[in-house]
Amino acid sequence: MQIDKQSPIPIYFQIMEQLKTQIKNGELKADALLPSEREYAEQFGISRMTVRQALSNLVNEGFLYRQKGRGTFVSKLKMEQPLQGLTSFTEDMRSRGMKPGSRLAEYQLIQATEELSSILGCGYPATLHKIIRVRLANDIPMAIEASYIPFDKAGKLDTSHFQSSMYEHIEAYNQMPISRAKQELEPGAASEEEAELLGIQPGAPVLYIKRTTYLQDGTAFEHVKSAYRGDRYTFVHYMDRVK
Amino acid sequence: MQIDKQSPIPIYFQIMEQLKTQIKNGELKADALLPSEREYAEQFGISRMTVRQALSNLVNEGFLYRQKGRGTFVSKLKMEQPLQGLTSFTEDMRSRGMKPGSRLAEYQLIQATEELSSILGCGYPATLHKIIRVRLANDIPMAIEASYIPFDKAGKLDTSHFQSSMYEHIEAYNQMPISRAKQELEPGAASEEEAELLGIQPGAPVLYIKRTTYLQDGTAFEHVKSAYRGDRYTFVHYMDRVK
DNA sequence: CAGTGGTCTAGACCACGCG
DNA sequence: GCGTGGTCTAGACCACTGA
Repeated sequence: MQIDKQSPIPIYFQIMEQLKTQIKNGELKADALLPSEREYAEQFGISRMTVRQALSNLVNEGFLYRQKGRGTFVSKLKMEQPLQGLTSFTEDMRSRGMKPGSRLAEYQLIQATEELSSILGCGYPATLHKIIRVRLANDIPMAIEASYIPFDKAGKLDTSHFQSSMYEHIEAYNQMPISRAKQELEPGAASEEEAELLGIQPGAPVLYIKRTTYLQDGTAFEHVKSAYRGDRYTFVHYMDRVK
Repeated sequence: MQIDKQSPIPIYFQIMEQLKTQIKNGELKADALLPSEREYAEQFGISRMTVRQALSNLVNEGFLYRQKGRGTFVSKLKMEQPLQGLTSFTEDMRSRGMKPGSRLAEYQLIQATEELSSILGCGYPATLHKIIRVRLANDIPMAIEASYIPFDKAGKLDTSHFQSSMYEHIEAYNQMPISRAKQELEPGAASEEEAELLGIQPGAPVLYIKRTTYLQDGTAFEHVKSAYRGDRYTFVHYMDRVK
């Protein structure tokens, strides 16, 4: 393990990456005691505070844990990479080893309803993109998705945007990263129309998911209502204790 | 706003608490520009690094956001306090303004099945507590819950534990905080037995939730399988982008 | 240009765990 | 008593923003 002090990449970041790699490789085993912060500092010829910045971030991300007076240890992170954390449908399916796809069912510009403008915190009336897509996994319908995006958060959209990463476009357009989303999940039974689009029996279990996604300043930029088929989809996520 | 340098409470923590209060009160409005880190440091007569520790934590928790070269701002956290973050059924219901309750349906010590010992990462064979409860909200059945807890993570349990906070007991018994949980959610249709216990029609929508909860060192200490009635329960959560 | 956050230094004292 | 992480200091240079 070594660092490059001349590199433009911050030192604490170099340390984080190397430790993460060693943990995933198994070079650093669960419950292993790491060298102390002072040892790392001396070994790399850097300040202890810089070492702490690296280790603290890894503690926050769940790779390490600390015990006062004892030391810093490696967590058993049996649970596979929490690479979740606000993913798009595309990313979600890829992480499940499936080929994501999409079929545009409807696109138009609409005036926000009162409900939508309240959820999105945009003016009323406001113009929204309305995008309805059938989402595919390995070419089989997995979900129906209706997205509403304020025009002033995305600008003009065309079919090319619906294929590529919408989230990257949004981040670039607003010059601000996406920070978090609120989701509501509810079980239901497929309506005639949903059953038709999803290729399942009417009345079969479906999972309704409503999502509102926010930029770093707390502004909402999309609201999505979707229906996932229950026979093929399980929603998986991780939660942290307190804050 | 002021701090007490003599207090045993860390300075960065005092600053965090006061800023959070001001944000919740509305004294600090959304998008407001905070004083710079150097101003705070001078005002309080402390080091800039200490101010940074306070502000960085608040950024991680979503109260503030920073922009290079511009300053630190208050987030619009319209979405009510993400006081979720790994809650027990009891905490969950209280936050929804409902009176939580519980009816013990079954309790025994069992030998771990292969599936459970693999999920829990405990030896095989191992002794587990098996606890089945009907969970009530305002005295109406809301969910059926089957918990499996390794004996060596909880010691002996009796009915008093089933009433009070199990999580506090676990944290004390293991001398280590709970850190996170993995959950899997799936829609379904109520079986005859589930319908009976929940007081709904067979075939009505239910939400199946499987949870595995971990201590800070990454050890699993409980696995819970539950079935929530779909007509009264919506699962709400927040997700952060990347890591 | 001056001001901001991002990174980093080389120290310091404390409370805690353990032998 | 000694080593650990937790907190804190008083500086420093950088890249970035905006006037």
